[in-house]
Amino acid sequence: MSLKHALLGFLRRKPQTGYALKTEQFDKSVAYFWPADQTQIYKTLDKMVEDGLATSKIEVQLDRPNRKIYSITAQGSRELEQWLCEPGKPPVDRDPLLVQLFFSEFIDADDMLSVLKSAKSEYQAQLKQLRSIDIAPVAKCGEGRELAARLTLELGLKSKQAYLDWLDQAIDAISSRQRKSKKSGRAK
Amino acid sequence: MSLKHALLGFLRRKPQTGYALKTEQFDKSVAYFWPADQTQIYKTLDKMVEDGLATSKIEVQLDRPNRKIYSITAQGSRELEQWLCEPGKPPVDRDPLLVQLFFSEFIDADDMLSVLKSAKSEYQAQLKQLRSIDIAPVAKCGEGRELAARLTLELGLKSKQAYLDWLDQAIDAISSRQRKSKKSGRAK
DNA sequence: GAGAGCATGTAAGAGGTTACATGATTCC
DNA sequence: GGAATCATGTAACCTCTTACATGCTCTC
Repeated sequence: MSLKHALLGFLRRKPQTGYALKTEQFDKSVAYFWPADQTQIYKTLDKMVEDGLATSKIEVQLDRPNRKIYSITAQGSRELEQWLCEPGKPPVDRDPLLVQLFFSEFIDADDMLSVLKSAKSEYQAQLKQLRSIDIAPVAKCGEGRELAARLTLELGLKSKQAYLDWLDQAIDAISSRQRKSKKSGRAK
Repeated sequence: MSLKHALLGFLRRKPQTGYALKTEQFDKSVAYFWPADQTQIYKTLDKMVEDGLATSKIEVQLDRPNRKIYSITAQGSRELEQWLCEPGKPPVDRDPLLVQLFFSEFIDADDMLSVLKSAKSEYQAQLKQLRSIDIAPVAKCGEGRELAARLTLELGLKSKQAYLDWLDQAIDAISSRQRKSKKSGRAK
């Protein structure tokens, strides 16, 4: 239930609407490690009010749709702080590409290679996008909040890079094996 | 829908029961990148039969519970092969630890550090377990199937290692910042 | 006698995604 | 005139997890 806690975190910084949480907070800062759907944000906020972790106040606007401003409650703050201190299990991440590779015996090496290459360009694009995020390097970070944000980015960079390195290794291994089998088999 | 495709892959290798798929296949080979729940395996197999991707035959056993042996159909094979060739988007992986770090401004640095250290020992344990898996290194792999299995393992090793490196970086950065602020602030 | 192995299943829920709806205003 | 912004929501669906049930056999 980390969406709930991320919402609590943002609300702890300042009271906001669901819309602002989506467009100004999630999409602009944590999207690369915790993307959040609009529908789900609204649903979760509702539930949080129900559970006493937040309150909402309707602000009437004349030229625009009314909005609900959510604030964190004392109980919400306690819940957040407690969760932040809780150690947890690493998430499992299921990667369809690995399933494809694992069963690549059933397709041509060329087909597998092109799937891997397509993944490579995807990851390259994602890495590029992460690199374009502008946060000072770890050594030059100001307050703790900036350092924390930088460190989360740092993991993104490292893990995309590791994935790309691996893709190269896989592409190499499969294409060199393919060359060998072409030589030993009858010429095609 | 990779569970479906993983099941098709295993059934393509040989007809099997749901129980065997769970205990002999998933738990023993792909668990570290695609763990699968027993309940979900049975449900998915049902659906696959409904969709014409597999068939099941009941084998009556006297001293043990009867079993259903699933086989892949021609349509299932086509579906598998087609999926294997399809490029896909990298999965999003949501990591609660990053959310905790991102909002660590609301807790003591010591608490954050102990969460990170606990994650470190978790990842170390997982890495150790991956290292204990016995598949020949890439250069010495025999058939394509073995190479593919090795490569999936290779990614596991690399990404756990990258995560551990990052954890060290984060622990360093936060504890050195903490030392600094202790010096500049009043002694505690 | 207790527990593990074999083998299949039901029921309920958590978390996330997709598609769609509303209705005013502002910008090109 | 058409698209984007603001702002909230409903309904249906998919994937995965948790808890529980059954009942026989074999081993300690």
